[in-house]
Amino acid sequence: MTTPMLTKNQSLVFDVLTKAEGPLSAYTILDKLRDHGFRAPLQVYRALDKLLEYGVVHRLESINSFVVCAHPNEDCHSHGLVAFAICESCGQVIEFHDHEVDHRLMDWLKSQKFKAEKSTIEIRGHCAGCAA
Amino acid sequence: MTTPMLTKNQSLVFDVLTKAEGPLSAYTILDKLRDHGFRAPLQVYRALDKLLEYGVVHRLESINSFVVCAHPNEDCHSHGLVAFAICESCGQVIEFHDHEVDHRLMDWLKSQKFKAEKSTIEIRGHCAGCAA
DNA sequence: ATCAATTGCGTTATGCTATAACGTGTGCGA
DNA sequence: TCGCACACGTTATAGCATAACGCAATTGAT
Ligand SMILES: [Zn+2]
Ligand SMILES: [Zn+2]
Ligand SMILES: [Zn+2]
Ligand SMILES: [Zn+2]
Repeated sequence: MTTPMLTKNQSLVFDVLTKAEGPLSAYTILDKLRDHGFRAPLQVYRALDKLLEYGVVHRLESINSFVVCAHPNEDCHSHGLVAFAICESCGQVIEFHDHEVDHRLMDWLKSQKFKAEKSTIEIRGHCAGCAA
Repeated sequence: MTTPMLTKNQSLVFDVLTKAEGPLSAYTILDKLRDHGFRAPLQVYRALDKLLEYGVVHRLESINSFVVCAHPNEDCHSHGLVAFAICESCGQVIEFHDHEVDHRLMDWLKSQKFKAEKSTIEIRGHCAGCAA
């Protein structure tokens, strides 16, 4: 998907996520944007919905948070799965792609005649810096 | 982990999940157990915490629901990842394990010196019966 | 130019998910 | 008997997400 021009609200949300060191919840984003006129959760969720649709933001299901895509210019997202390693100490997220994992999972799903549409692969633990 | 005797509340929650055709939310479980004296969400969540700890129930992060383990007697859970295919039409869940996916992911995490603790692999889409 | 459809936006209210904090009772070993 | 661990019950609160309404700007066909 090619990303169209972002609206004002979408840009504000995207900028907040881009400047953040790690994933943010919708309500945290809301708080950071109150000075810019945001008043209600829906303003954030509507912007996030579009950013997710454009593929420039990912949702982390296991922590109810959102993070900017780390590889926005690769075309992996159009045909491959995305995986995340999430540090429970510092909150840092590493996004990665692995075609072998993709194909293995897809083969299994195909064998079950299961038609995949969305995927979630999230590993929680401790990053190199925090594992010490 | 060997599963100790379940308490009354744990048994009630486990039975509800076992009889269910698919995953249930904590509040749905609560409603199904009001006739048995359940009054508050914590009664459900506390039982679920233990059942998750014992490995007889899994949490599906992407739909905020819980499901009984489909392979309670295999030892895969102690060393391997668990994956789920979730049908968005009928709600049915297929639980599966794949050592190749496990190892591939674990190798990648190891290369990043990331210490994994919990994993979530969930594919949403449509099952063979519903894809038609 | 005008009308209809689409899209984004703002607001209020509501619903769903999960946990904090407090107190009670029971069993069990020191 | 005392202390501790654990399960349980209750009330209150926190955190996450959407429904439903109305308005304004844009677009595109007639
Ligand atoms: Zn990405
Ligand atoms: Zn870390
Ligand atoms: Zn299982
Ligand atoms: Zn189905």
